[in-house]
Amino acid sequence: MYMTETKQIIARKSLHHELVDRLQTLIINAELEPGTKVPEKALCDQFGVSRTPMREALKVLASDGLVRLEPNRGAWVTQVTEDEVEEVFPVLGALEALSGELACKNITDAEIDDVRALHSKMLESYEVRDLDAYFTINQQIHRAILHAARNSTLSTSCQALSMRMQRARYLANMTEGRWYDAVQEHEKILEYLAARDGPKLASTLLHHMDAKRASVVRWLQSRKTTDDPEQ
Amino acid sequence: MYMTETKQIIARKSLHHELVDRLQTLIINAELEPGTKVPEKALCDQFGVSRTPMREALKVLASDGLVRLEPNRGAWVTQVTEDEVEEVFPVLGALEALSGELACKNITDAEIDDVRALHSKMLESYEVRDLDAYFTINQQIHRAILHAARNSTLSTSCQALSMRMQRARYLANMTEGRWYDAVQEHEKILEYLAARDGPKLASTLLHHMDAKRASVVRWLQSRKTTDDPEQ
DNA sequence: CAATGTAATTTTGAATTCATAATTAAGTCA
DNA sequence: TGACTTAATTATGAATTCAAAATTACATTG
Repeated sequence: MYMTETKQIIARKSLHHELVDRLQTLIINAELEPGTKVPEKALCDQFGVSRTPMREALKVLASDGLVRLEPNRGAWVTQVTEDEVEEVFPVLGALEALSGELACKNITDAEIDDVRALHSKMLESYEVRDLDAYFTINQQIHRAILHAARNSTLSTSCQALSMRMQRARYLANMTEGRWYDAVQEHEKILEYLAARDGPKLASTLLHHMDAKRASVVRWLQSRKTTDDPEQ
Repeated sequence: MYMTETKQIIARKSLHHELVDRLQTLIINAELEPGTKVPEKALCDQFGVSRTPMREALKVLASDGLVRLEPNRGAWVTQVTEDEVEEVFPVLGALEALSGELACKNITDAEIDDVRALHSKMLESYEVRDLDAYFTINQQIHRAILHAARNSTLSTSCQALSMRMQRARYLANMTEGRWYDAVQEHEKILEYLAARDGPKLASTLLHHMDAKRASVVRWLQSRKTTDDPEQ
């Protein structure tokens, strides 16, 4: 009856875990706006759950830095501030650099082909300026490298930090120039990965992250001067 | 009535946050044994709280990897396995290396003096073979460097991972030889920090972590063959 | 007596309830 | 009117309750 495999799939995660995922998505897609209060009751209604699992989820998100809990005042969606960006990207850079080194040691030929395929798809998205698709595939590439590093602790840490930056990265519509540079960097990433050149891949990824940092910071600064400073 | 100041002190963080701290301590000190079930009810009784905040705390600890939640089966204290150690220390190494580089850029002369003082105290603990004190001061030094790095994201990440390794590190009673080497490494750490030589401090910290990793792994392996393999 | 099935008990996950703190609205008085 | 109180409302934190799942204890059968 082919039950052996389904067992794993059927065992659904608990409600609070499901909620953590859903809320993460809402926050990343900025459907819950940064700086605003998390509407606990409304979300409970929306998902049809009671406050208990919702509050459990909020506590987990708070420890991940996606929301901030103020005693007796509820949960607030954290802002992506310039200071935070300047903090998180260097850490992410160090971790991605490590992932590059480890990936070069452990990646299989088949996995390199997978990344190559993703890279081609990403180039296509770039050609037609489909930012949405570009971001998605970009993420898949980084995740594939992370997977090849064979270190789940590293993966978890990276993805938690990525998550915090993602909304900023997504919102920070890349300029034409930055986008071109990013594509060039990815060419090198693929090249060094295929050559299994750990040190060069590491330093390329480090530089890649630093360029992303600078790009996001520039966007935040332009926004600061342009936008009305409410909130 | 001098209430103004006590207010702050009395006004403790929320219950679940307090519980996260308490449970972390219990787990690090192995008062909650690795591999065993977290006795939810007993802990609620012990701390005089209901299950709600206790369960919130357990969810946070689970996302930090200190406990594992099994749906409908409760929370279990995670084991420090050899695989996990081989995973976590490289990540910790990369992060500490970064903290060293950043610390060299930002540390003040006064802070270097503080580290120097801690270092002396640590040497005294080593002379009299007071492992308990040695570990405590050792941690304070690493924390001081982290603080000098001026990156709270980095601090949080480092400390979360450190926490997971700490019980292993503490239990892994160092051999005389390893202890001597560790002290030598710390001499270098102080030297490069005082000289504000980022790259050298980074690579020393990286090596320091790798040596710790090897030491803990050796202990886990010896334990595996010595101990009865129950659980 | 081992193996399987069934009932009793305990534990878990989540909803509900309740006391308290914070916010908003209404009222008071200069 | 406008600042300051005070009352009403709402939201939060945590205890309690309740249904469902898992575990244990027990019984039955081969």
